[in-house]
Amino acid sequence: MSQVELRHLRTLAALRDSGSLVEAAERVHLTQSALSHQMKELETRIGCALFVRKTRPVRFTSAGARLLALADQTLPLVHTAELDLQRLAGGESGRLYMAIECHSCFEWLLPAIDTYRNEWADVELDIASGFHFAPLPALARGDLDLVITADPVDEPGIHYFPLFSYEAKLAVAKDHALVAKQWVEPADLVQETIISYPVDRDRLDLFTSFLDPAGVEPARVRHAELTTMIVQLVASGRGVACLPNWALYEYLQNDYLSVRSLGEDGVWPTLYGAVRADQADAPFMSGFVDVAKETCFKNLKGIVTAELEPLKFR
Amino acid sequence: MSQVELRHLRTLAALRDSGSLVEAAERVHLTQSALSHQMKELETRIGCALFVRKTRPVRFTSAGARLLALADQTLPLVHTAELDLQRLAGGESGRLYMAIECHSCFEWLLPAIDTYRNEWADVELDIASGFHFAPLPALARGDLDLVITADPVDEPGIHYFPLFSYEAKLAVAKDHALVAKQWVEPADLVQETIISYPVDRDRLDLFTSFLDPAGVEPARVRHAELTTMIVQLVASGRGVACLPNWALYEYLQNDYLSVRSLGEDGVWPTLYGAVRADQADAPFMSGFVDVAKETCFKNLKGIVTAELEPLKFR
DNA sequence: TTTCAACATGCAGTTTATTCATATTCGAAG
DNA sequence: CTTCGAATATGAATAAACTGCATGTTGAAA
Repeated sequence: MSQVELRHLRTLAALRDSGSLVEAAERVHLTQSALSHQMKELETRIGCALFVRKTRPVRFTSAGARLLALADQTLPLVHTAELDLQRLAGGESGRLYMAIECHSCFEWLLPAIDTYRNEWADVELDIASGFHFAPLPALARGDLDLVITADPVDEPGIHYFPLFSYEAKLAVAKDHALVAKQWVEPADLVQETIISYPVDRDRLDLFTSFLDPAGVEPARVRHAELTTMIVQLVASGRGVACLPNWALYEYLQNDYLSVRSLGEDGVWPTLYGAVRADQADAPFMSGFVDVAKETCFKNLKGIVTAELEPLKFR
Repeated sequence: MSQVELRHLRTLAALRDSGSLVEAAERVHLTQSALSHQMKELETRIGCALFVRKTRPVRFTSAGARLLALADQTLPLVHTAELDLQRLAGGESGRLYMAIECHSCFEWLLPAIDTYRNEWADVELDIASGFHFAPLPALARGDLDLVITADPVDEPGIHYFPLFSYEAKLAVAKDHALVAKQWVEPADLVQETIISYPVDRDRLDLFTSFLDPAGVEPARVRHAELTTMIVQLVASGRGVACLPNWALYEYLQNDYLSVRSLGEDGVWPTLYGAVRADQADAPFMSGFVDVAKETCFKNLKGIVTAELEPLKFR
């Protein structure tokens, strides 16, 4: 049924270009004998002659001409596909579907993507903006290729690139009572309304790294989607919020609100880029991590810290 | 270098359609093991994974998706090409480049081609109208596929289909002296001007079958391209011409000129369709011969004779 | 007729594809 | 945590194919 192979098409094309089996054999790096066998076998398979050998150059029959037309259609397609595969295999290209667990990350992610696109034009980029699914399983499954997260989970097959550390600070209104204190303690928040992104509380540093360990439960938790909205609520005294120091930088410059560290030493989460282990070494992937780090240090100079250890699980 | 084969593309397509190697194996009529080996080998060849097996359905990597795109581009092309080849091999289709040695043949050839086209739409038809080359070598070489000729030449690899016999008659003006005779003898033309198509005289029946055997040379030979032009010249008394009886039929009906036989028995050439021996049995070829004969007997009823022996050389 | 180049062919060695039998892996269910 | 089943991987054996070599055949030109 299926009988024609790419090898046959290549031979026929070479035969047309050269005019004789002998020369065509050189082009495809085979012997004249091989091509003779090959063509004869194909002719018996399809049941008719492909070309007349007694002429110089050889003359193609209708069937031969039809196959040459096929060759002209398909061989270039196959060739470019193979070139694409080389780039794909060499890691110069690939798919980079990413998701971020941290809302405020858009601030540095979008400029980072911009510069990355210039260097890696062939990479198919996309951001999954929905927060409605668990990113890490999706990463392992292959729906995603990169997840920006502050909560590395020890899962085989997942590799974490540390990006930077920042301080998660408590934002309060300028006239808030806590402004009087050097730093905030868990107990200070018992009477407070916490304003946060609308995500599970075990993905919020304020709870996982500060309140929960101390067994403290705040009076109330309110949600807001956008960072500016949260900041507005905080500034107007409707509650307090825990946000990355870099996300608050601009508002502090404008003297819009005040911030305090969580505890004496502060809470310092680290952001990681999580990728599948088999893609960790792909240049287009590590290339993105490099661009991301660089962009952050340029934009958030002095606010985030770069001295990071590669993540190791026990 | 060249690594991807059609078989790989077929497997990948089946894999996408089915979702698992087991099911894909059924579709391509191989075992699961075979596909496993096949895919693994391709993956090592191109240097990267093609799909993730741990999911259901399987998930394709960028490289796999790229090859699927290639499959979607090429496999349909290959399939239709193979269908075309089947028709070509079955003789239901083919190329039919023809040439005619006899000018007046257009009269019945064009209607014949018309009806043929309806029955054999896929056949690539063309008429080489130039008389500037020798048709029979071109036929043997493959430049042509069918030559209408009255002079069969014993050449190996060429097959002749007899079409019909007709009488080559001498056309003269109505007031010409020869009208008085029952038939014309070679000597009658010594003083005459012969009007003929502008071709070699050994391809003109008047010379080869009538004058040359008798050693008679006419006073003058004039050329004209078109049959109507020749008829006009003859009618106005500028000379005489030898033409097929069917080509003169219309003019005789209108009493435009007179005709006489060449010799007592007349000259009766036979028209043949010459084809390459390997195509003689192809249905699309013998189909054309049938249509041609049929058309002639319908259009030239009673003027040409159909009782023909298949041509045999000694 | 000879000669040369191109093509065909028989055979042998090698590679490749496929299958069978079996092992491993993964996920789900107990 | 173990078991079970489905899917995939693997190893070895076999069959098929592709290819190259040596040689035969053919056609066209000298």
